[in-house]
Amino acid sequence: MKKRSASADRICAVAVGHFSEHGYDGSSLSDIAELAGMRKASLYSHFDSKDDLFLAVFADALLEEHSFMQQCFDDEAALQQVPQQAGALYCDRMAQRYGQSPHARFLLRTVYLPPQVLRDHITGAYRALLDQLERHYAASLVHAAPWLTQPRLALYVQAYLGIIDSMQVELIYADGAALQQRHAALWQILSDSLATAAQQQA
Amino acid sequence: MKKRSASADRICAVAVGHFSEHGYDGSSLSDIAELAGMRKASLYSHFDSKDDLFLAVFADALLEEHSFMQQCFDDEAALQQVPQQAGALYCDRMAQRYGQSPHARFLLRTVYLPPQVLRDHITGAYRALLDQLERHYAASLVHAAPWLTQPRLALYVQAYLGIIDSMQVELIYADGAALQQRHAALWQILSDSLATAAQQQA
Amino acid sequence: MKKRSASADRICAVAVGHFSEHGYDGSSLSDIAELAGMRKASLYSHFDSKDDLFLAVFADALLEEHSFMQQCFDDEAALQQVPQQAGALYCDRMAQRYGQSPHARFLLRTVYLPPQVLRDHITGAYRALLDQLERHYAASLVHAAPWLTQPRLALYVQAYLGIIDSMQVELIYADGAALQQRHAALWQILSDSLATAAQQQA
Amino acid sequence: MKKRSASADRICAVAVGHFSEHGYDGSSLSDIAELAGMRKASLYSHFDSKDDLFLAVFADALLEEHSFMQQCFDDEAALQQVPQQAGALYCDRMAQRYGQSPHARFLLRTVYLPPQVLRDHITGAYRALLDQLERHYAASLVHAAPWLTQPRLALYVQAYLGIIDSMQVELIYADGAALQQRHAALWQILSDSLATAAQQQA
DNA sequence: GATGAATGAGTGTTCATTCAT
DNA sequence: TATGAATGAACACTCATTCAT
Repeated sequence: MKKRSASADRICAVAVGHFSEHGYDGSSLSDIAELAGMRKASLYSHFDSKDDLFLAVFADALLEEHSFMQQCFDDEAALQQVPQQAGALYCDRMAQRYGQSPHARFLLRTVYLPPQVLRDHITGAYRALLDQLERHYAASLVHAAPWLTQPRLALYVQAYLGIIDSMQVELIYADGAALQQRHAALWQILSDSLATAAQQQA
Repeated sequence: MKKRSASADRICAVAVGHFSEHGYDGSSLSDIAELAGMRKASLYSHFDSKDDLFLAVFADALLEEHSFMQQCFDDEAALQQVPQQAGALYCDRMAQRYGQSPHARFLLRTVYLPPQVLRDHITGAYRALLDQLERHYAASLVHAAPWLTQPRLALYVQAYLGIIDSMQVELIYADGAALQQRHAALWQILSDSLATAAQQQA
Repeated sequence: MKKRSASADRICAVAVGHFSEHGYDGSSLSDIAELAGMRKASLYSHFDSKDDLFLAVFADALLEEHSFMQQCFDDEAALQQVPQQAGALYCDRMAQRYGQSPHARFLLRTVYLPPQVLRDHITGAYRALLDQLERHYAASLVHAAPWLTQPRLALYVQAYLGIIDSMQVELIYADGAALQQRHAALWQILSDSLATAAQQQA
Repeated sequence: MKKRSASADRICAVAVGHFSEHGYDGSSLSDIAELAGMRKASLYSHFDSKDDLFLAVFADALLEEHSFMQQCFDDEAALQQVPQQAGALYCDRMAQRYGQSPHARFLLRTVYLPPQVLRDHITGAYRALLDQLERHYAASLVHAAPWLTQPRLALYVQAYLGIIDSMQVELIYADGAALQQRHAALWQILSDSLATAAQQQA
C-alpha cells in the first residue's frame, strides 16, 4: 500500500464527488483540478491520465466498501441470534452511510454505468465485492438458522442480494426518498418467509 | 402527437442504442449520424439540438414503457385470481423484454444516471411512471386480496416496487446473468409473506 | 485522383512551406491554419489528422517530382547525342527549380529527417523515386553510349546519383550558395571520365 | 574549456543520440532525462535550457569532427604520394565512422535541418568546418600534384567537397546502404579526371 | 546535485452548432 | 432534406521551466 501525497489525496477526494455526479465522460480534469485548488497540468504530477485517476478513485471506493462490509458482518457476528437479523446490520448502515460517503455514491453510479473503456475492469472488481457479500450473508444466516436446507439457504441469499440491490437503486435514483418504506417492506417479507420456514422446520 | 419523418425515426432508432450504451456525455452526434447513414449536420434538419434528440428518445422510451405496463396489467386483469400472481405478468415480461427492447435499456440507464442538465425533467417523468406502476399493482392486489388491511397493502406495494427495482438492476448491471434466481427468490419470499397474511386473515 | 476542395488546396499550399521550414515536429496546426486563413479546427474538415495532412503534402511533392523528372528525360530524349549530356537536363533544371518549388524543398528535407512515425512510408516512397531516376539515367546513357560495358555503365549510374545527391545537399544546406561551382566541378569530372572511356573504346 | 561533471557528460552522451534520431523539436527533455537516469528537473542543474544542452552537444560534435578531420589529413600527409589518394583517408574513414559515432550522425542531421532558432549559429559553425576541409584537401592535392593549374585545382576542390556531401547524404538517408558503390563510382570518376589532367600535363 | 510539485503555454483533436448552398 | 465547411469552446495531454526542499 503506497502512501499517496497530500495533493494526490485531495485530488481523489474531490474527484470522487465530481465523478459520481457527472460520470466519467461528463467530468473534466479542469474542473477537478480547480476543485483541488490547482491547475489542470498539475494533476499529471500525481496521476498518469484521466483513466489512472478514475481507477485510483475506484480502487479507493472498492476498498472502503470491502472494509465497511467486513466491519458490519464482524459486528453482527457478536450480536445476532435470530435468522431475521442476519445481514440486517449491513443493510441498515448502508442506507445511512450513502448520504455521507461519496465513495459509496461513486461506486454505485460507476458500476451501473461504467465508462466504456474501463467496463471490464470495473465489472470484474465489483463482481468480487458481490461475491464477498454473498459469502458474508450466507455465513451469517447459516449460523443463525443452521436447520435451513441448502436450497432454501440459496434462496434467501438471492433474496438478500436482491434487497440490497433494491435499496441501492433507491439511494441512487431518489437519494433515498422512499428508502425507509422500501427497506421496511422488503425486510418484512423476508422475515415473514423466514418465520414460515422456521415454523415448518419445528 | 406530431408525425415524425422517416429519417427522424431512423435517427431515434439508432440513437436509443447509442445513448444507452455510452450515456449522454459519452455519445457524439457524429457517431449517431453515421449509424443513421447521414452527416452530422443533417441531424439538425430533424432535431434542434443534442438535448432535443435525447429528450425525443426519452419520450419514446417512456411512452413505450407506459404502454407495455398498461398491456401487462390489462392482460393480467383477465386472468389473475390469487394474490401471489398480482403483478407477476409485468415482472415476468419485463425480464424477457429488456434484452430485446433498446428503449427499456435506455430508460433504465438514463434514469439512474441522467445528464446533469436534464436531470429534473427525467426524474419527474420517471416518477410518474413509477406512480402508475404503483397504482396498477395496488389495484391488482386489492382485487385479488380484498381482505388485506391498508397498512399491509401499502407494505406489499412497496415490496413489489422494490422487487421490480432489484430486477432492473440485475438487468442493467449484469445483463440478466443472475436474473432468474433473483426473480424466483424475491417472488418466493413475497409469496410466502402473502400466504402468511392470507392464513392469518382466514 | 480525387479532386481536393479549394480550401484543402490552400492548406496544402501553405503547409508545404511551413513543414519544409520547421519540420514535422516543429510545425503546429495552429500556424498552418492561420496561414491558410482559417481556424485550427477547420483543418479537420479537410484532413483527418496532422499525419494525414503531412502525407497529403508528401504525396503532392512526390508526384510533382516524378512528373518533373519524367519531363526532363522526355525532353532530353529529343535532343541528347553525346554521353556527357545524359542526365544533364534534369541536373540543370533541378537547381533552378529548387528555389521556386516549395515541394522540392519539402521533399528533400522530409526525406533526410522524416518524422519518426512516418519514416518507413516516406523512406519507401522516396526509394522508388530514386529507382526511377536510376532507370531514366541508365536509359539515357545507354542510348548515348551503347558501347559502354555493363560494369562501366553501372559505375556511371552510381556517380550520377551521387552528383544529384550532392547538389541537393548544397541546395538544402546553403540555399545553393556554392551550387554552380559544385555542379560544374562534378559534371566536369564525370565528363572527363566519360571521355576517357570513349577514347579507350575507340 | 571548462570541465563538465560526470552527470553532465552522461546527459550529453544520451542527448546526442536522442537529438540525432528525433531532431530538436521531436526530442523532449523528459525522455533525455530518463535515458540519463535522472528526472527532468535535474537537467537544469547542469544546463540552463534545452537550447543550452543542444548547443553543448553541437559543440562536442563539431570539436570531434574537427579533430577527426585533422587526424585524417595528418595521417595522410605521412603517406600519400599520388593525386588520386589526396583526401582519400578522410573519405574512407568517414564512412566507417558514421555508424559508430553518434556525434557524426547528430552533426549531419542538425546541419541539414537545424532548429529554426539556432539556425544561424549552426550554419555558421558548420561553414567553418567545411572551409577547414577545403583547406585540408587543397593542401593535400597541391602537395601531390603541384603541377595543377589554379583553375583546375579549384575544380577538384569543389568536386571533392561534392563527393563528401554525396557520401554524407547516403549515410544519413539510407544508413549507408549504397555507400560503397557510390563511393567507388565517384572516386573513380575523380581519379579518371585526375589521370587525364596528369596526362595532359606530361 | 537532485527531485517532487507546480504551472503557463501550447499540442493535436473532438464537440455541438451554424450557415450557405 | 441534406451537406460541406467553418468555428468557438472544450478536451486530455505534453512541454520547458521554476522553485522549495
